[in-house]
Amino acid sequence: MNRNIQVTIIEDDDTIRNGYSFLIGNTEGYEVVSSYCSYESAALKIANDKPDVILLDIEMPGTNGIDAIPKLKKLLPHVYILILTVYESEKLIFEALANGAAGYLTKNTPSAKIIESIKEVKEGGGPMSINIAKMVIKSFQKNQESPLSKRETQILEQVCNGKSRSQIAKELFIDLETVRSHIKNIYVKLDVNSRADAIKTARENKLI
Amino acid sequence: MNRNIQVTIIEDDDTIRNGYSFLIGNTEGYEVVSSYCSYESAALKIANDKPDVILLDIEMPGTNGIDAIPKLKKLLPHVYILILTVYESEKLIFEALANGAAGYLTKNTPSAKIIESIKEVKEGGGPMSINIAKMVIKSFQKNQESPLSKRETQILEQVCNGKSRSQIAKELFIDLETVRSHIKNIYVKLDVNSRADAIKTARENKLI
DNA sequence: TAATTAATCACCCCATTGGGGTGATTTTTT
DNA sequence: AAAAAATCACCCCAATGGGGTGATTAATTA
Repeated sequence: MNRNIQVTIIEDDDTIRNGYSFLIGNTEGYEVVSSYCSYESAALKIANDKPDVILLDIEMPGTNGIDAIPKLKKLLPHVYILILTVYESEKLIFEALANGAAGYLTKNTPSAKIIESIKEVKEGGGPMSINIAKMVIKSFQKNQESPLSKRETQILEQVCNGKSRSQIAKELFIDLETVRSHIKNIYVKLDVNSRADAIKTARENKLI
Repeated sequence: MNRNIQVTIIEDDDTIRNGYSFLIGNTEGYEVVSSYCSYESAALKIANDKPDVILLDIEMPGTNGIDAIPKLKKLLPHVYILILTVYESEKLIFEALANGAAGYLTKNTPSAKIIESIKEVKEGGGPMSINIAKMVIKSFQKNQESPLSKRETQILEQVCNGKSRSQIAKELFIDLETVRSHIKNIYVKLDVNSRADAIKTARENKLI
């Protein structure tokens, strides 16, 4: 039979931490093995708690949640970390995910969804709040009204891959001079005059 | 008061299409305004149907779902497109999202989740199946055991941004020769000997 | 404490590149 | 018929990139 999902909570606000603790502790199949108010206090003992899932806040005194992720992963390589925070800034979300968070929920998330998400991460899923999912999906989307032509976009992509003019020419079966010409036109359209700036503008406007 | 959510289905399999049509048509607050078995047949009339949401399959005769997305968006700039498919390949998912899909569900998704997701996209959300969310989140995650040092990673990031050695040197307040040296070490560690290959390897191994 | 690893800087060489001009021809799309 | 996209050409020249070899000083780990 399945044993309870072991959960640790790291959250500096007492009220919130106790709230989650109560919610999870009183749900069939779940168990709160420990809860801490900071990364520092958790670091000392969490290796013994051996939780399956950590609910982690971002804003905390001492080490913040983002920086705590890799450290916690080092202490518990197989743990799943679920971020539970009020922050919805793109930067924080992507940093958290890049650092190894398995999911990202905002604090307005209904209890049922939190409980479900804990189970979901434990099973290898990647739960997100609706608004987070929206931002994440948006981050993939290309700008639909690019000023660049198809060929120019194609070449800009290669530039972003670090290819030299001659490498691009070979790959697209066109002359070196043609690549040159396209890049010049790209520069004019994007109002830049270097590869680095072209790449930056391309990324900012999601042209690639 | 709210009017029904107007849905169009584009799906080549008759059974599946009729199934969705029945499911959605019989749900309070939802309405199937039209359903087509291909992009081509939809293209002729969909502008008049004015759906809020399109459920779109990927594998279809003629124009496939991925390529249909931008075309549909051109016909109906404000429509939300929800991909509903059996495919779970990373490439397809990211292409679909890049092309402007608002959400991505796999066909094993329970009816209730499909219904909920239609509402969610209409409200600007980005619904995903659990397995898709997992892949999407994974795509953000950096490799935790990179062979590169912190400084090297930092420099590789700049290289990926198209910066020249001297630009990197300026930004990091170090000598040009130091940048050179770091890049040489990066090349050795990644077993490459050009910027383009370094970037490729870095991306493939999620070192950046 | 000893041994690595990381981070910093230096100078050799030289073919290639990148960016700035200016201009032209041929498809494709509108 | 007009406009936009894609192709190629040749001028100039400083800067860049990659290969070698080697050294000094932290910082980290064994």
